[in-house]
Amino acid sequence: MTTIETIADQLKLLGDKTRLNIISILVQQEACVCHLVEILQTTQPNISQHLRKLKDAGLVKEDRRGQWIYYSLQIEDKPHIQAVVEYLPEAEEKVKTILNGLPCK
Amino acid sequence: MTTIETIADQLKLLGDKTRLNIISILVQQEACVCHLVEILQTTQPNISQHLRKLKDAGLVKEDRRGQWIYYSLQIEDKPHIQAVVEYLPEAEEKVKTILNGLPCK
DNA sequence: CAATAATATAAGCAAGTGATTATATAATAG
DNA sequence: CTATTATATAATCACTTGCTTATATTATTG
Repeated sequence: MTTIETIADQLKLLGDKTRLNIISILVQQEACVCHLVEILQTTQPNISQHLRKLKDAGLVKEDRRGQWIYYSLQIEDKPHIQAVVEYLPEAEEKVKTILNGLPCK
Repeated sequence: MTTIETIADQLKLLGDKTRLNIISILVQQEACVCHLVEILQTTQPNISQHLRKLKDAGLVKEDRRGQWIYYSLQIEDKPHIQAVVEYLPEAEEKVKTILNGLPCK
């Protein structure tokens, strides 16, 4: 069973613009830290720390591929999160452009 | 249009156990402050202040009836909030018992 | 091995948050 | 008008949060 308190804790994670942006990007496709830094125009540690919170809560999973760690959503078992995600505005074109470019440098 | 930032701000409001509990109660039926204090076992100013935040964000509306102010949800125009609400665990029996009792003292 | 790139972790700090206590306002009852 | 009940507001405080800067770790390349 999922308690109100657990749900509140997960929603609290979505209640931050940086994390919600990360999620709106990961809805489209997986991405690694350097991509997210580019798209969201912030620092690498900032993104890393937000990703850690999302990972600790089980909302994202990571997949290391050599030097890069790709993050993706893991919300199949979280209907109240899925419900929110459905109504997020689409992440912009910029996302695809950057994501389709070469890994980072 | 609703921006990611606006949605994040609304989700932030749901990301607190007291407020999410309030919402889960108001899904069932309207309630006044004294009811919520009873059900959630906290202080009157605490409930009042959470209700104010919810009201400022347009998530609840108030309806004064004499001495009492009844609060109810106002989320018809907020699909991402509705989506969350659908997946909240039902508020307990206790709620109905107290809500069906006489107004507060 | 050394240099570089991607990511993680740690420390510090300013700003925000949730709760409590005390007080004010508003409506009703007598 | 006075007392009481319901609610709101204000002040305070411990705690949390998001971001930055600095440093560590891990993998790749030559």
